[in-house]
Amino acid sequence: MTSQAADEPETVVASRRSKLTPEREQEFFDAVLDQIRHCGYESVTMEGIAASTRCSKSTLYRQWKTKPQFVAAALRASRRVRFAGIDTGSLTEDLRQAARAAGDWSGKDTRLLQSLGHALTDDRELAEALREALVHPEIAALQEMLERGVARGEVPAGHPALEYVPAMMFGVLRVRPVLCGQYADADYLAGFVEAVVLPALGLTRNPAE
Amino acid sequence: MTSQAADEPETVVASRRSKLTPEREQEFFDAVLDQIRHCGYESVTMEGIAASTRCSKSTLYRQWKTKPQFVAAALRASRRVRFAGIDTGSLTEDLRQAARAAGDWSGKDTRLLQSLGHALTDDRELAEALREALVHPEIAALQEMLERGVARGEVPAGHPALEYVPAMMFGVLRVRPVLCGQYADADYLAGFVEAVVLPALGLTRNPAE
DNA sequence: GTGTACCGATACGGTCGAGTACCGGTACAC
DNA sequence: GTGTACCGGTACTCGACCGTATCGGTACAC
Repeated sequence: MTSQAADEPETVVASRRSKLTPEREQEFFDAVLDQIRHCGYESVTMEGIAASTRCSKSTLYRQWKTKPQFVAAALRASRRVRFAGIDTGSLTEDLRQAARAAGDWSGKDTRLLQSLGHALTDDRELAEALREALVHPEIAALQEMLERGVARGEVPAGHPALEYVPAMMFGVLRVRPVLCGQYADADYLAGFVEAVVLPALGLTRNPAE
Repeated sequence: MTSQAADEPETVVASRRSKLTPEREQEFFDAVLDQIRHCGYESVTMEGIAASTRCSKSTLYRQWKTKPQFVAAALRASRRVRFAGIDTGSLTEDLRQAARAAGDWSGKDTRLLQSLGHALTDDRELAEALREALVHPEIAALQEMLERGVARGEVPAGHPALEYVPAMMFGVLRVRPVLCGQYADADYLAGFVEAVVLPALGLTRNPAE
């Protein structure tokens, strides 16, 4: 559980247990996530990561016990909420900006999600790390956005479409590659928000036209 | 390309090149798709398939050159349009029935799609077979359904939400496991159609209430 | 200088699975 | 009966990759 990078109480400021700097560690993480995106989880090898980062397999295994634990650590370290800062004061505009933001990283994260596909059901810890790193934070940010809109009275509380907004946003993002072989971009998502999400929430000025 | 099962002109009616009956072949296909659903594409082995169907590896390799070609053949053979027969005369009702139907096989097919995740980008032929078998037929059926609705005047032609209907139906189906760890069922999808799809298409009687 | 603790490199053991080769058995044609 | 062509079983080769062990080099503490 608390395997690495935990700030232990007896460590002095200028001394590290591992000689790997945090930046170096991040290089490993970036490398493994990149390779997963390109070749899939199963095709990624510890040897390949070591080679591409010019470290040695021993170094990797000294820090992390196994491959899934290593990948899980990489996922946790890459945790970032993509549209956390969006708060324009209008739900409509928030959703539009969220679509733009999502379109920008959809290529990277959707691919990661896709490539980890089966590993989700395979390794418990990995699945949890993935959800914690990529899924929950975004869902939570989106839900806060919606709640603010409800609080401002833009959408009635308990509106039936509310609970489906996260699912459809991420759903559309995620199936696009399967449907037409290309990742959803910002324009596509923006169009989706205009044509579906806003109308479903009753947020359009001219509902018919 | 034209590797097997092509009806060659010189074959007589009552004679088969392979002694495997079509039923036997289908057993192989069912077995491999089942195993993929349970353990993922990479974890499925030709040896495992041979064992579980009580045939021999040689038999499999006599019919199909490689593992991905075998899986692709299985996908093509399992091609079936799930909601082809839906045509109630009302788009609203068609979509409701489609949701029910989709909920019923979502467990099986979504799982298959998920488990094949990476193989999509890995093997060209496999990706094509998957799209041909599971994706395109359903999309086409859904689009015909929509076109009938447009022809009947239930939805104006060129309605902006039209093009997103397939993506959101399959998208919601597909992300549900990632979001909450369980597959979407018929009830969930039915609720989605009521709360989002119909309103977005302007098909609700009481838009506000 | 000496000890310690980590890094990088390499080599190794062990497992697993794809695909091949070979063998005996058998159904069917003639 | 004889030939042919396929089936099932098994043994095998070959490569990939996980994870371990070992060794030399080096930065740093004291």
